Amino acid sequence: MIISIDAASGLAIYDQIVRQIKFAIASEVLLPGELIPSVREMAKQTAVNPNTVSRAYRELQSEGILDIVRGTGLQVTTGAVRKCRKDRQGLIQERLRAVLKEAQQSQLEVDEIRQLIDSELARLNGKGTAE
Amino acid sequence: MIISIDAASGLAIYDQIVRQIKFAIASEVLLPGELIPSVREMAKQTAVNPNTVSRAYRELQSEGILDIVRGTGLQVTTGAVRKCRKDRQGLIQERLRAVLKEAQQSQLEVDEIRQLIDSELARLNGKGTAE
Amino acid sequence: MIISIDAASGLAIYDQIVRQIKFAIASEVLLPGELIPSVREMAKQTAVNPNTVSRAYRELQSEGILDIVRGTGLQVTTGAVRKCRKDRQGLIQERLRAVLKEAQQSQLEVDEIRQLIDSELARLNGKGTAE
Amino acid sequence: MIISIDAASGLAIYDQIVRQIKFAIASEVLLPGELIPSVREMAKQTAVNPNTVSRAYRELQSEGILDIVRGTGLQVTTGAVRKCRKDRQGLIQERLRAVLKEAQQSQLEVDEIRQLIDSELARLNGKGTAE
DNA sequence: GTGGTCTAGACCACC
DNA sequence: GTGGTCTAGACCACG
Repeated sequence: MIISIDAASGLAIYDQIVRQIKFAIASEVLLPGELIPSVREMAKQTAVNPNTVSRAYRELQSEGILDIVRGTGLQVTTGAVRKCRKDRQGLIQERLRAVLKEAQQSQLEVDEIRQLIDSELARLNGKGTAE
Repeated sequence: MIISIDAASGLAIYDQIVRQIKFAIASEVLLPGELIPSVREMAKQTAVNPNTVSRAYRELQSEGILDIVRGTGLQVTTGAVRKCRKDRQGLIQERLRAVLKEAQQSQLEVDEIRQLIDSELARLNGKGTAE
Repeated sequence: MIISIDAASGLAIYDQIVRQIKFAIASEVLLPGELIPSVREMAKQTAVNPNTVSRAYRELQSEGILDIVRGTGLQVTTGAVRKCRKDRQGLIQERLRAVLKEAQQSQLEVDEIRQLIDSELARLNGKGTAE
Repeated sequence: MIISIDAASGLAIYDQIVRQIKFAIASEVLLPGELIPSVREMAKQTAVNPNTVSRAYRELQSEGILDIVRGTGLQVTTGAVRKCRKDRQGLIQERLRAVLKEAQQSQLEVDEIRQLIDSELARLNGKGTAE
C-alpha cells in the first residue's frame, strides 16, 4: 500500500492518511485481519511525524475500521470493508460536489467545465498508463 | 451579486468570498468602477463576521482587484476583469485536478467517477433551473 | 466548572477531562449553547499541556457533545445533555463493576467489602460536607 | 487457582495477574511452598503472551512473594501470606476509593450510586453462585 | 482572542 | 519491536 501525502494541498495530513487507508480497504488492497504498516514505518515512508500518523490511526480506530492487537500492531477489522466501501463514494462525492458547485458559480460555460474535466481525466489516465 | 458561504465545507470563509468575487468580476456581474457591497452589508448578507469580510476585501485590494475610494467604499479596478478572467479557469482547474486525482486513487471505476460527475452536474443544473 | 486531574490515577489525563465534562453536562453544570473554557484556560487551570486538553475536546466533538464556533470557542450541543446523561451511569457502572469484581475475586468477605464501601462513602461525604 | 483476564478493561494485563495471584495467596488458595503454574501453562490458560506472564512473575519475585526453585519453577514464599493479606485490603480500597470519588463527582445521587453498587454485587453473587 | 495542525522528543505498557 | 500518552513549542486560520 502506497500513501502519498501532498503537504501543499491544504488538506490535513492526518486526513489524507485516513482517506487513503479507507480507499485501500475499500478496494481490498488492505484486507481484514491484515496488520497495517506500523506508526513508525508509515511515518518514515511518508516523511511525516509519527504523532500525525498516530492521530490518523486513532481516528480509524474510533470509527471501528482498525483494531489494536496489543504489542503487535493495528489490524483491519472484519466490518471495515463494507464500511469503507460505503464511505468511499460519499467522501469523493462530497468533494466533487463542492468543486462543481464552485465551477458553476464561476459562470464558466458548462462546456468549458466538461472540457476541463475531460482534459484532467485524460491527463490522469495518461499518467497512470505511462508509469 | 450573490455570495453563498458554506461554513461546513472546511474551506476558509474569507477565501470563499475572495473567489466568488473574482468569479463575479470575471463574468461581469460586477463591473469595473462599480462599488462592491460594504463590509457591513456583505457581513449581514452572508452571516459572516465583518472581520472575515474585511480580510477578504484586503486580499482583493492587495491583488489590485479592488481599489479604495476614500470615504465611499471599494470599487472594482479597470484591470480587474482581465486578471479575474485569467485566474478563473486556473482556480477551478486546480481544485478539480485534486479531486479527480483522489477519485482515481480511490480505485473507483472510471465509469463510476463519470457517473458521479454527471449526477452532480445534473443536480446543480436542476437546482439552478428550479430557483 | 472545576476539573480535577489526578496524574497518578493511571487513567489517561485526556480521558479524565472527557469524563468530567460529560458529568458536568449531565448534571447541567454546563448548559447547551454555553461555551466551555478555552483550551488554553483549561490547560492553565488543570496544569496540563494544551495539546492534551485539545485532544479531550476533539474527542467530545467527535461524539457530537461539543460544537465548534469558529474563532469563538467550543459550545455544548443541544443533544449533549441527553447523551451525557445516558453515558454517565454507564461510565460509572463500568468502572464500579470492574472494581467489585476484583474485590470479590480477592475473596474478601462480602461484609468486609460492604464495610469498605460504607467507610469510603462516609469519608467522601464527610469531606464534601466539611468543605 | 483461576486467573481471569479482562483485556478490554484497560488495566495492565501483567498487573491483573499480579493482583490475582496476591489475592489467591491471601485467601490461601495458593499455599506457601506450592509451585505456581509455569509461565507457559499460565499463558495458555489465560490466553496471554508468555512474556506478559513472565513479567508478572518477575514482579512478584521482586516483592519477595515468589521464590525461584532452580529447574523446577516458582514457589510461594513462607512470608507471602502475611504480606498479601496486608496488601489485599489496601489494593481494593485504593481502587474503590477512586471509583466512588468519581461517582460522587458525577453528581449522581447517593441513592443511585448505592443502587448501582447493590445491583452489581447482586449480579456478581448471582453469577458466582450459578457457576 | 479562539481552535487546528504539525513537529520533535520523551516515557510507558505490552509482545 | 508495537501503539499510547504526554509535553513543549511552532505556525495557521478565523473573529
